[in-house]
Amino acid sequence: MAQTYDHQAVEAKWQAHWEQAGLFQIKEDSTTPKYYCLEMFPYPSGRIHMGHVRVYAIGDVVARYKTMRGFHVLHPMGWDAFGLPAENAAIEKGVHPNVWTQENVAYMKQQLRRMGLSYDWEREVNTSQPDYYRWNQWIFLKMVERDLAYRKRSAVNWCPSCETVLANEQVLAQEGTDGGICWRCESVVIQKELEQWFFRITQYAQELLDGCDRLTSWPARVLAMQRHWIGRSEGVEIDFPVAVPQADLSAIRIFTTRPDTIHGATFMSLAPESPLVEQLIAGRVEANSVRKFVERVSRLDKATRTAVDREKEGVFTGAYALNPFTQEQIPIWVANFVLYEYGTGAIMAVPAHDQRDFEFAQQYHIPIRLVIQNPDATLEPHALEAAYEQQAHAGTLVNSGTFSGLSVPDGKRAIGEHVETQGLGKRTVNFRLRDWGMARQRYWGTPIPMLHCEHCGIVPVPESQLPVLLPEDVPFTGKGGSPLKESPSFAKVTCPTCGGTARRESDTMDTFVDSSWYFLRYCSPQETQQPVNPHAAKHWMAVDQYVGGIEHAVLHLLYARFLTKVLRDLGLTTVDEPFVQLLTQGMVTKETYWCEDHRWVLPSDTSKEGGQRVCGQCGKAIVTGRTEKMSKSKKNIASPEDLCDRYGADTARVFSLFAAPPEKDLEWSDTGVEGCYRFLNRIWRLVHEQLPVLQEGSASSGSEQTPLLKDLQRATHQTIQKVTGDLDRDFQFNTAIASLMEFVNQLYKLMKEYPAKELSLVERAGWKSTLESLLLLLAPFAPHLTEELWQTIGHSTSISRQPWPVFNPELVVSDEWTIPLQVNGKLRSKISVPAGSTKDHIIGSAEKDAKLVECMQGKTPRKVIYVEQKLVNFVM
RNA sequence: GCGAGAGUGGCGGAAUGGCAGACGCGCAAGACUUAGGAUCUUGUGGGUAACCGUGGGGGUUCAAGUCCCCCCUCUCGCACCA
Repeated sequence: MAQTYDHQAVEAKWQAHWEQAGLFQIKEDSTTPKYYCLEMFPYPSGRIHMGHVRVYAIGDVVARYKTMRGFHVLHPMGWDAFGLPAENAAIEKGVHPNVWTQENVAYMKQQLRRMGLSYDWEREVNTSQPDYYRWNQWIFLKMVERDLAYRKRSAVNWCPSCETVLANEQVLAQEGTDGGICWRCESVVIQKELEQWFFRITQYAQELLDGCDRLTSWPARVLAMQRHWIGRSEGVEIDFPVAVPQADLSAIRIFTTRPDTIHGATFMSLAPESPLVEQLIAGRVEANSVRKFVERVSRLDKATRTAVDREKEGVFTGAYALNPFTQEQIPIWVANFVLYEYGTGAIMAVPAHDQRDFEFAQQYHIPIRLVIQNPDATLEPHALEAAYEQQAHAGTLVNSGTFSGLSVPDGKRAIGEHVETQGLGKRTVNFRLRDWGMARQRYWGTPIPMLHCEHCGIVPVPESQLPVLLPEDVPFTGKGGSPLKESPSFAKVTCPTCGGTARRESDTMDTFVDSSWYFLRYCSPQETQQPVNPHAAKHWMAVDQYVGGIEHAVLHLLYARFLTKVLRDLGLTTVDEPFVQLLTQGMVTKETYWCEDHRWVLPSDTSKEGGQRVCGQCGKAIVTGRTEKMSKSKKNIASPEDLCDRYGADTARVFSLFAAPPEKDLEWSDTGVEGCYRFLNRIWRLVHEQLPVLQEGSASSGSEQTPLLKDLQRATHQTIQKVTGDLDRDFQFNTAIASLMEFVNQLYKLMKEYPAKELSLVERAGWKSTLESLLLLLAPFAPHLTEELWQTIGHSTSISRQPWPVFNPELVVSDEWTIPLQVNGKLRSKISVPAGSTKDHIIGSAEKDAKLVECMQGKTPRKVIYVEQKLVNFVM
């Protein structure tokens, strides 16, 4: 018999077999419950990496497990195939993006096949193909009809390297750089004033926020990030009359969450971009200095300007407003920290109770007036060192006219009401969430189906003319904007309304649009009348388990929730939320090696000399660097292909599930992989060594019970209980596999203890059912090996279609209980008693235990604690 | 600063308030071998011991890694949002 199993031959055999049998093709079925298991689909970059191995291994175990538990499981796969790398490849290598993408898809598909994943490939989607992206266009037109897609001119994020606009969510904060950086290429993002297409996600802000409360099976931190990103705050908008009213400007509207502090508003601040600034300064002596300030501030990118530690700066406009509550004249300033996009772009400044206003007032010597007194420690109005911002404790309004004496919450309510009844403004809600700038000035994406007509303005492409295909005749130069502008066949069209000359919109859609509804397309991938067939969506939606990376906490996962609600309102689906349960898996990391002469080095370029790792080139000592996310530049990559060649897909799957709980980072370890390979080989040998035993068994030879049978049954049923529990409770794959390892270790012991020659027929049958259970429990994790061994022991149907084993609680318990004995909570001894012993019997036996007698030194315990089947504690 | 999470052997990691360290890696010894980096067996938190051990300090409890209070460190996310 071979020492190790031929994983290459076994895996290839079963992959071919499954495919031929169409084993994983799934149809709607009303006789069993449905389950929709989905992993985030990959971008076809060229090859799969260990992160893919991990996420798809997780999803596949879930899908296979649920299938064995009796669900009919939708488990599809596809390609997030639009995106910049394809266009960059075209510029660098002269390959058309479509060719490059399709080649990558073909290669990666073959790599995924090698992992033995149970996908229904009949449902494959590819977002870069017209049969998919035409529905992006269809959805866009519907959104235009409903005013959910619109154009506006505004300051937008611009990535100079990608040469395109980015949504706010796609600009990441970066330590060390002043500006935000592009989520894709990490270039510093700048601000540009442009007219752009937007999706009105803000219309759904409240619903997106409320939905978070119902997503109880999402990780708390993802929900926290979404809630924060949406950023709801309740407050009041109030008009502050301009002291000297102008024809076109009689009042300035502000937004505040602290109306209770309005009597302390001693000045106002406007955002530098606010058009009110020009109106206020026209003809004043201050005009020049204000314009200079505004120009200087707006030259800075937003991230720099709004860095929290940045000095508060401003300039006086020369104009005054009236505080509507005190009727005082207060100066109107322009301040660098006021954001034009948030609220009304203007604030009332209350230096005593807002730290920013406080710093600003100190710098420019503006009066600070205390209007909230701290009841616990009286504040001296002239000795404030910082703003008093506390709201939670019972602050009291002072210096606030008739409102003095109210608590902060009461003051908020009363002043809010007063504002409304007096017609000074209204109570309102503000969100931090901004509309989604979703146009990209690039080629490899969905063309936005709109036209610019000389006479009619912006005109939608009629639905009957969809899809608007991406033209082939475009040059990829890498210079000067979108290649679509350069395509003669694409740009010039006839206006469907007036028949005149029109220009096609040359922007394409953000690829996040593609991935915001692909999970719906999987329900009816062949549907030709609409993005998704509503009946199919009703059957399959929502996704019961979604698996993917945490990096999408506020990008993809927010956009997908938004678009699901839009499609719901279009009548295509009935669900409010697309993903019921979410698992965000951790990164795959690995040790790094650093040589002072050769920088980061590959592990294979090092050798070990007497316990010290040295550089293969220069022989100098290697410094073991941080364990980091696998990356080419750090040279700490492990290749899935090598892994499959050397150890097989089953080993890759088992290791990536065993080495860490799914949501935590997984540190790659070559020796750990070997450990998992050993484990699978032990199973292979176990089954083959017991094969002669299995062939002669007879289950029908009576109800005879032997010590071996009891041991086999107990081990089996305990393991079924443990593995099932671990999978049902939060997918604890690592402990599930650990208990399978324990099981195998026990079976090896029993195999040695009870030689094959001496086994009775019933015992042989016991071995058979034990090994069957082992294979069934392992099948979702190591599908190829278990399929092969399932056949070896005489089955002709696929193990992946067998029902999951059920444990019998009676067979889990053992004949004996081992009871730890404690004295004052410290372990002193252990005794064995027959299972089912009474409390009195156990305590009686414990009192006779030699070690315990010694510890008690003849004294009588004050108290004896007995925990059923668990322990006895003698309190002295 | 705000929010989320984490701190347990040499390492990855286990523990419904009830035997801390399951399982794996590594290491050590032995067996089988011409040989093994294959396989099998045994051992492996620290300490000679009494005992001590889950980031630190308090507390609740017969019993605390687990619950409560205070503090420290690290990771991630957001960051002048009025």
